[in-house]
Amino acid sequence: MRTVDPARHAARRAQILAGAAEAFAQKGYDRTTVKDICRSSGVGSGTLFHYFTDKRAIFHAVLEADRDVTLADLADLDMRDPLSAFWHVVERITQDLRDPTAGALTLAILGQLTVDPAIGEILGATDAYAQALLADLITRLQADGQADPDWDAAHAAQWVHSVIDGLYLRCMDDGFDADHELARLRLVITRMLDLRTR
Amino acid sequence: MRTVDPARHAARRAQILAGAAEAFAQKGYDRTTVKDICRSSGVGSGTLFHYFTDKRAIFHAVLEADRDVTLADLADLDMRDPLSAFWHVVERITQDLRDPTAGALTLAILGQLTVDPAIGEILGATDAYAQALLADLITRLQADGQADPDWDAAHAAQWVHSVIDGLYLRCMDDGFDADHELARLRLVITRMLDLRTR
DNA sequence: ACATTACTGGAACGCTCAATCCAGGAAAAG
DNA sequence: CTTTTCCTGGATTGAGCGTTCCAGTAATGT
Repeated sequence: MRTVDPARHAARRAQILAGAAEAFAQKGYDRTTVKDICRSSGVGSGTLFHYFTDKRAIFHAVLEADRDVTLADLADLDMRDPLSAFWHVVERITQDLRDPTAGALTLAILGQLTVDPAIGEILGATDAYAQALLADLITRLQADGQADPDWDAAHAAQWVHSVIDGLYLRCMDDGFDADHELARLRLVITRMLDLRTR
Repeated sequence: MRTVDPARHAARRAQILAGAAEAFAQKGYDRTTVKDICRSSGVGSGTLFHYFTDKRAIFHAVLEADRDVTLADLADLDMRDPLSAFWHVVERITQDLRDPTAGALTLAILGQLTVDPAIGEILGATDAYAQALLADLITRLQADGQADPDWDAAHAAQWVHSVIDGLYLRCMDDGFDADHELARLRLVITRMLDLRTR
């Protein structure tokens, strides 16, 4: 009898997912072939379908891996000071802007979102959590007189997200300077919500 | 000898493009089949390939048609008052947010943008023009003391675009209220650029 | 050492799709 | 009315794709 080595299994899986993420980022979901994924992850198609049921499952697994790490990051945040917590959440959400492939992957995801409802559910988990976090923090900032009280907090959180999404669309442009644009983002959000230290 | 009737030709072409736009908006570029386009425009594939060389050419033609009408709209704008002209440009760019299929089409375009450079060139024409227009208007507003002078005008124009793009990503969400969000957009831009009537 | 079973890459299959082909119909010109 | 060319829809084709199959290999337990 031979047992499966979980570490070995997980490593192979991760190897495939890393290659797949790169491939999907380059061409988008539809245009990356299974052959592409095999090439960029260095395995044969037999191996690939030994670890995943089909191409969609690979894509989902890529998203789920990202979701898990993001959720874990957001979960252990110091929430005591609302203003610094707010900026930490923003920082976390915008982190991928510094990675050129991440932006391209975002686009690939968006393209599939309209045709594959399962993707919406995977992303929904992270989005809903981050949104709720932001809304809560904005409410606290408003109560402290550190943010414009006229915004509905949930709506304001949505707008923060929306502005960030706009940046994600631009992050693959030539000459996109992530650090510079992130600094501008802070200014834009500060003015949008009329944030101020008390 | 038989001559070709230009009006007849143009009408057929437009009919196909209208159907194609609808089809592409529903499923994105890759997932809409030529058969889909035939069905939604009511022609056979023979007809289709009589008017267009291939599927890509149809997509390009859809974009070009939109570009032409947008450019024409922007060209005859009253530029005398910079502030009202500025809002007119914004209004024009955001016009499609009220049309649910337009948002979906935008997504389809974005998905292809990374793999088909020709699309970038078609969109670039409109974008560059609108961008230049906005940058010019912002410069004039700054000179008049009606906008934050610390922004680089071109950069500010880019951010206006970026925020609007973020909105385009949200416009297909359930419960998206275009009029309400457009009102918010005006507030956000006003604060972002610190716009004020003198 | 041996048996068992997980793992592996690549050949093969079946299906879908973009694009071509074709044969009949319609519209202009003489 | 005839001729010529355009126009048309659907059958057909050929390529490319996701997936399965298979034969060989390597790792584990006894």
